[in-house]
Amino acid sequence: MSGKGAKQTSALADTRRRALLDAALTVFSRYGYKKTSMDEVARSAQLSRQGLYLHFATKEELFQAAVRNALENSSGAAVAALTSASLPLDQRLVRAFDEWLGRYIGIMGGDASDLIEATSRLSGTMLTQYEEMFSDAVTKAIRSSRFLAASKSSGITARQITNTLLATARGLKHSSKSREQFVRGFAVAVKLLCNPIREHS
Amino acid sequence: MSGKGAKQTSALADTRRRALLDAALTVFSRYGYKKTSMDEVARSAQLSRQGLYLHFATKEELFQAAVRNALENSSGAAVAALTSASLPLDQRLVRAFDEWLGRYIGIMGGDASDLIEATSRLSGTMLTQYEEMFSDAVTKAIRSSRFLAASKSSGITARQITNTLLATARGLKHSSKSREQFVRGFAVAVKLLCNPIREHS
DNA sequence: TCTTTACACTCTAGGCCTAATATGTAAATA
DNA sequence: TATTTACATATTAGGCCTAGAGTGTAAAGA
Repeated sequence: MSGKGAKQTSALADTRRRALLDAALTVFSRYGYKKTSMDEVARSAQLSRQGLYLHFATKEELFQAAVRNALENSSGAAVAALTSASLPLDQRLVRAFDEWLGRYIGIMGGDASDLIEATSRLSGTMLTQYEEMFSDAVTKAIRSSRFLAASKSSGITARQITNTLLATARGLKHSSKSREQFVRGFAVAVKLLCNPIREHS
Repeated sequence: MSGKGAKQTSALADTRRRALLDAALTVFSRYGYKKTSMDEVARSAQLSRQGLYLHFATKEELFQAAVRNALENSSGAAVAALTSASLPLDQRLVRAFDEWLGRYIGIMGGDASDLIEATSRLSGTMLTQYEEMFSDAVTKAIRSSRFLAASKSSGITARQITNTLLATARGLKHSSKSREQFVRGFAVAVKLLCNPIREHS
């Protein structure tokens, strides 16, 4: 049983569900919550409107599931990137933040406030929870590397480094027009922060 | 002659003008451009509405002058902080970014889009020009210090460091609830970036 | 001369209504 | 069983109008 509800879900249905949620997220991101119609989402997913209602009883439920799906995808890919031990820390960090934030650059239409309002109303603390999960994973990755040792003399904690990276990534997300630009900018930031390692190794 | 127009302006009138512009900026920031009335600005500056019209012919002119005044104050204080040679680079950077961005934390009301629209419509490229000026000053300050030498082996330019600092500051501005929190967070960021100096000095 | 009071003009805010669109449900179909 | 067509309800968009507030100008006062 791969689903999470009481309803039996096949692997195929699960795949379809994810495709619907991905399509929904795209449409919601582009037009905002209110201006997005179920019909638009259905069309975008090659489906009739009522076929969509078979999967999600209400628009609110669809939105909530789409947000959860996106957060699950992002945080999953980000944590996976962070814990792939074969790569050096700086590359893992760049990939993780790209999955967490970079992938959402340039897909959002003008009405950001509507999306924010809907998210905070319908998804409650979900966003915060995933943020903390991601934040913890980054902190852990930093602690597990030799990176921290170099900064220890300055009295800077791994958590502080994480917060700085988060702030930099958020700032870059706003000023970057493309995902590639974001990655390039963040790679520079990580390189700067990782200098102590290389200098001491 | 301290003014910039053809009209003769005394030092006193200039001081008054600045007080008006400061008051205007506060009101505009809190309520946005459209929702702000000339009456509100005048009251906030202890003045009648028509007294205000003697100084600024239209609301648009007032807004433009207020934005210019704010940018002038911020960039002036920031550049002054950057070039006060007595302090180490990290402290100068923290003060400069605090003047440039930190001072505007928490003074803005909910309608940011209105302010952004008005600024880009009425102030044209003014904001970009001051941003470049500040950016250049930061880059210059970094170049003039021993900071860059430590990073030279990594192939990172002073301009890239500046961009990283700018991104971090913008991200912190969004996530910080108070100016003090912003300064603390940015101090950590600068400390991290300045580690190479201390390690090598 | 600088500031305030008084006045015409403009514009936005809100109520109301209609048309249209969107949501959610039930029956029909492959 | 999974999907589509048909339908009732709810919500929103736009037009129109009035009331009120806001802008900019001209005359009066300190």
